[in-house]
Amino acid sequence: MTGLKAVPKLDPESIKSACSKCNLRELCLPSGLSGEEVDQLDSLIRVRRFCRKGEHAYRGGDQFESLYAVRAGFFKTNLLNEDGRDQVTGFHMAGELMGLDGISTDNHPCDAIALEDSEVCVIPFSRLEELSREAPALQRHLHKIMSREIVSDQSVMMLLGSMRAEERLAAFLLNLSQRMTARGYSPSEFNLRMTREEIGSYLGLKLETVSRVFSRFQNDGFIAVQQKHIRILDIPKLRAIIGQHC
Amino acid sequence: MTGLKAVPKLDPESIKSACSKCNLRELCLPSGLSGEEVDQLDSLIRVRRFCRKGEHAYRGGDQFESLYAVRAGFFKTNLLNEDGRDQVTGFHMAGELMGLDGISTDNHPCDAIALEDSEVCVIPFSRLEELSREAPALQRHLHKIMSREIVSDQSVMMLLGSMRAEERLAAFLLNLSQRMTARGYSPSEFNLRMTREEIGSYLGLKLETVSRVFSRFQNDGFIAVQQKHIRILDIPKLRAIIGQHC
DNA sequence: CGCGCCTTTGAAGGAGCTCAATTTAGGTGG
DNA sequence: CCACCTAAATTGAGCTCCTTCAAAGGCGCG
Repeated sequence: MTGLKAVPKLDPESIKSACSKCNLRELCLPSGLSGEEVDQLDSLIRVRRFCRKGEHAYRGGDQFESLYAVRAGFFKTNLLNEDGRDQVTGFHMAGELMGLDGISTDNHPCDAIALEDSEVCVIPFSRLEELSREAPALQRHLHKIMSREIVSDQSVMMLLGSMRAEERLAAFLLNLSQRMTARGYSPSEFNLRMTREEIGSYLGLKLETVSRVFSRFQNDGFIAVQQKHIRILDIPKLRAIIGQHC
Repeated sequence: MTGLKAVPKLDPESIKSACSKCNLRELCLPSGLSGEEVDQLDSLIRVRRFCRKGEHAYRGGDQFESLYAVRAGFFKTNLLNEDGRDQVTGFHMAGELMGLDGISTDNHPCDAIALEDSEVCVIPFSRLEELSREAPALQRHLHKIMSREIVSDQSVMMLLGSMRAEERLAAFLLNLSQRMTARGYSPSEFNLRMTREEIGSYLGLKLETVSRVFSRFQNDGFIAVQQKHIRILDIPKLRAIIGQHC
């Protein structure tokens, strides 16, 4: 396992992040806000932080103070249960917000670990709350983002509760593909940033099963896999796999 | 399946609900608010609605306008996927809030169905947002409730992704027991309001498996089951089941 | 170039599912 | 109040899909 070596707390580097100029603003917190409201956000998000591959944006148990928007790179969040169980709860790409699960207990329940060299915008939550008291559009948007997280967790529950291995992998690939598209990347060709084990953990499967299903998909001509490099050759067929649960 | 007959929209009965006098206020939205803030909530929650067993508090696809606090009774929420899949996403008892997943799309993604004769407080969401702009404590509390929902969905993901059938059932019973306790009921003796099939749907198991595991627990002396009536005889042993995933 | 980690693939085993039959409980109408 | 009817629950037997255990191959990095 990478990322287990002690990571020194980096002094957060004070760089103006300028949501107003960020090309992710349509995917991130500012989406749907007026120019003025985005300016207010700018004033709030003053700190960006780099995380090299394997480093943490935050750790389970850390006091909750901020949300973290992925500005570049790729993260996983890892839930550590009291009984030693350990599961990937999500993968997060540029424009996505991490840390909402920390609000309820004032502690982060999970680790956020960079799967490649990455950068996050640090968003002090109490200042975000302040601002959203004054800007109803921002308030509503924040609520939508939290609600979207609930919805997406529930659809993972559905996946874990009722899908077979092939369906899970198909849904996973289609989800990734769709998120890549939203970011202007190719929907059909990309590099996986995570290992088979991490995919398996997220999908409730063993790494061998993930590997086998990938091979099966490749034999069937749905995808072309070469280690971490994936090309999706037949999106409709992948969709059909999910639909055909007799 | 019960609850499939057409349910006429009940005219919401206008009853002052008075959070300030509700004995669930420590579990529900008002928890942690000052007297004055609770009064403000009172002014907002003017409508209660009765749902007889099988009736809906809201339906998947309905426009999102309000949150629903369970005032009495017991609900399940049921997610209906586009591909005909269908899964119970949660069970909700008195004092718990339903409908947060509707904020993101302005439509409820799931059905909320009463599993016994029940009553809900209808909380107009835009008025709740208004009020929470003026009352920081309420704002923070709302955020905590939403975050708690995220955390609890994630712990279901963990359950579905990494636990075996016995562990899932043990966790399920302990969770129910703990919620009963918080409401002043016996932690060890209660009636299940849902069927084996609904439990199975929630836990990603088939109803036969649920039944078999209950029988096994009974043979082992951990619980006493008689249809829907459950007595938990050995809470530590149930806890141990979850811990012992070799 | 060698080492470690990740991935692939095979074979055997097991947990939970499917199919099926029986029992029990709860609601309804005579 | 009892008989009936339907929905829910229990239990068994065989099967399937995924896991476990094991070994070999490939890629990247020092």
